[in-house]
Amino acid sequence: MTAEEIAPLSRVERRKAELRREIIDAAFDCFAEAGYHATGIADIAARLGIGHGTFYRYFANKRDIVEHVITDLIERLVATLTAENAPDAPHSLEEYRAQTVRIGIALADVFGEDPRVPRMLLLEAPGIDKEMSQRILDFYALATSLTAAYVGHGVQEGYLPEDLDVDNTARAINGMIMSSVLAALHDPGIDQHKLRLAIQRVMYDGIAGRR
Amino acid sequence: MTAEEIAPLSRVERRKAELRREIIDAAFDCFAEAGYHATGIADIAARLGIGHGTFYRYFANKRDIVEHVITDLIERLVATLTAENAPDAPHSLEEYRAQTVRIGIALADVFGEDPRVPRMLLLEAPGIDKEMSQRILDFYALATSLTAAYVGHGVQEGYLPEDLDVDNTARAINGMIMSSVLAALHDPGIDQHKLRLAIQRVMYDGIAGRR
Amino acid sequence: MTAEEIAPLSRVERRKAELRREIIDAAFDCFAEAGYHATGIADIAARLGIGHGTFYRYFANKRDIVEHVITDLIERLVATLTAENAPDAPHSLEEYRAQTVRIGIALADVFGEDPRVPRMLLLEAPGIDKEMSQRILDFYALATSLTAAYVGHGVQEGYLPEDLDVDNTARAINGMIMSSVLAALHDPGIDQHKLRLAIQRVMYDGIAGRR
Amino acid sequence: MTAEEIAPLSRVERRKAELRREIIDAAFDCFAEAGYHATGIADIAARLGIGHGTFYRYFANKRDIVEHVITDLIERLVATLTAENAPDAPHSLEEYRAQTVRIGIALADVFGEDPRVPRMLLLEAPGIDKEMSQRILDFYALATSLTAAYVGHGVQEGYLPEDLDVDNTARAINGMIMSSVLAALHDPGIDQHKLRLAIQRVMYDGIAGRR
DNA sequence: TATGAATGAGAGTTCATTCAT
DNA sequence: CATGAATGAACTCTCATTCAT
Repeated sequence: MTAEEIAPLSRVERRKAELRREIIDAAFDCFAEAGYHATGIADIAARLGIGHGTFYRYFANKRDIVEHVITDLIERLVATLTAENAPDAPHSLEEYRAQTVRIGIALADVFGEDPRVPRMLLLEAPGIDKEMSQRILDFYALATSLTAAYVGHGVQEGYLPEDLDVDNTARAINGMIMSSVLAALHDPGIDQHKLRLAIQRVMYDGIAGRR
Repeated sequence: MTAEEIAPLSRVERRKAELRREIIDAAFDCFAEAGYHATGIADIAARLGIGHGTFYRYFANKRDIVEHVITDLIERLVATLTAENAPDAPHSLEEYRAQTVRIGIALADVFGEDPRVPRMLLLEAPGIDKEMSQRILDFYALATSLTAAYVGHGVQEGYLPEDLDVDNTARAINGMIMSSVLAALHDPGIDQHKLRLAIQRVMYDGIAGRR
Repeated sequence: MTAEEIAPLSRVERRKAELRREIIDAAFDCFAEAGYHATGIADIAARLGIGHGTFYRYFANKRDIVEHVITDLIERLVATLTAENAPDAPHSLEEYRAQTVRIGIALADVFGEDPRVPRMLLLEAPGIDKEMSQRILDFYALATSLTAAYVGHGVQEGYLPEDLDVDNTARAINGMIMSSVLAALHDPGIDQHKLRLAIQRVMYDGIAGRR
Repeated sequence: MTAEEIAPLSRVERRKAELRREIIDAAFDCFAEAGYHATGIADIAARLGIGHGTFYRYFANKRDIVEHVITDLIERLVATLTAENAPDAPHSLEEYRAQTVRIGIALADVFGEDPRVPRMLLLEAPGIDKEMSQRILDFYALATSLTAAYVGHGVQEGYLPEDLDVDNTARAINGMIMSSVLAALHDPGIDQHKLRLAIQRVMYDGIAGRR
């Protein structure tokens, strides 16, 4: 744990880490655009202009790279969901509402900026193999627990009903978000703002409430 | 629409239709259990004890059979969603609510009885290729329009607010249902009843409402 | 065990068995001529004018075919060594000598007729991998035990000294035979008859014996 | 043959020669243990802790190194066979016998001390390629001529029969030695002394002689 | 001089599809 | 009409060799 260990990487090491990063990105591009099974290692290498043997210096095999692509995606998403949005920050329903709006916008940014992200995660990844589909289901579960932390906090603080079914309510909320993501995939021109408003309304008033 | 077309099928024709049916079912079994790409035509044929050359007398190629498997699934689901649940049946919020409960139970039956159905539709199919993932997105859109018909009817009848964003609210509702299906895939032992109650509560009261 | 089970193979079955045989032979040709590692599955298939995918309908992989090639060779050799030469046939040193001459000639036939046989067995096979080299060593051991049966019989019958080290003498005899095989590989024009006479002389008189 | 050529090597040159030697030894280790084809250049380099690019500064390619490994082995064996055992030394059958015993023991030392030596020479090398298998056969022939020199000397001195087939007798003798080497490879615990005695007995008395 | 990153020829293997029987 | 033998395109992965640093 000396300073040396944190010393800046050598030029060669930097180049290696950089290429590794580029391969992950190129693989993501290929998988998201053509699909995992339709993509050959040669396609990934060609996109970078490197020999396909080089690929195997950085990743053990095709399964390995997609693992990294997905891990990368999930980490970015989880970072987005948790960054500057601690579950225990809000202390009133209004603050809570404001936070859910912020999170919704952040999510829409991640998913909406590059539609290949949700395409990869929701459409492509689960069909790769049993293990990967389990990983995606686990990711759903993780998202549920993140959302449940927010909901649970609201119950503890008293601005959400104490008899609320925290976990399942979290599932319902996440389902609405996922639905909006899929809607955007199906119809990229959809009005995301209206979509978000509708979800907020169901969340806070129910379909029959207000007015 | 001549008399001939409705004429009873000959014994041979019946046998052919029957085998066609069996091949679709066997293919569904294989695809749902092992995955589309991991399943070979030989696997499907072997499951039926027929030669794999025979397969090609009934379906043009591997892509063709999965097309039929999915079409079949979607038709069954749409039938469940529409059967005895006309959007214009309910005339009060109470009747509407009762109907959503009925539909929810029916859906849970279809999806819950055989987890391979949602597995195939939500996890396996979208990763097959671009065209198929589009079909699945189209199916989501269709489900949205079905739900939107119910919601829209409620608005017209007056028991739902007239300023409700019908389509997006439908998307939110469907998202909650999808989420419950995925939750069941991740954790088969989950309490479906509690899940349904939580969704109903969000739907009708919002997360902060009632008590 | 009815007559039916022994019933002649159908035309298709015969053709399959025949092709299987041809693949083994072609593989033997390739391996013996070019070497195991220098031979590709495509080479074997090309030699038969079949698609290389066809190869895999008959053998699991490259290792599998060489296994069969070697098994085949060894079986043929063992058959030669044991056919019409029961170890307990001779009852005097003269009969015994006559029998060793017969066996020697038979061996020379098998090995000499097609030099690819010893080339495959002695030069090519041991270098394939550890398992195969063990198989070849096991074959040497088997040959030792076959020869030892002859020598042991001679001791029991009394025409060989009772204090003879049966196993090691058998090893010595086999070594001389192997040496003559290698000599023929190195110099195909070598006088096999003279070679056999010299071995017989060492066997029965020692290098210093008889005049 | 100028003074310069015999001049002591510089420190750098000595280091180079040393590393060259180490590479040969490491290659021998790898080839003998894992087999020629299963060994990569990287394995050899790794064993020495050098970069595998460095290998190519000392040897032209993979084939080149194995060539040197084998040359090295053969030279060591020939040195053993000829050292202090001039074919013209013995002048009676007893002296001759004593010498063959000495040579046998020396050979057993070389082969027995490190079983990788015979493994490399007899099992691994011939399967590398045509040229190498020819080299091994040539080595057998060389060994034959070495042994034949002894036998021939015995004939000339008169203590071996004048009508002895010198070359083929030499082949027979070498075959018995090779057999004992293979026996030790198959069964490392074998009693080498008994084996040597049995070979001596066949050599000098024949299988039927003495007692 | 030593290094190891990059390379791509080439190998084994799979499997959807065809078609003669 | 049913069959499964035959096929070869296509893919993943290895590793000897080169060469810029």
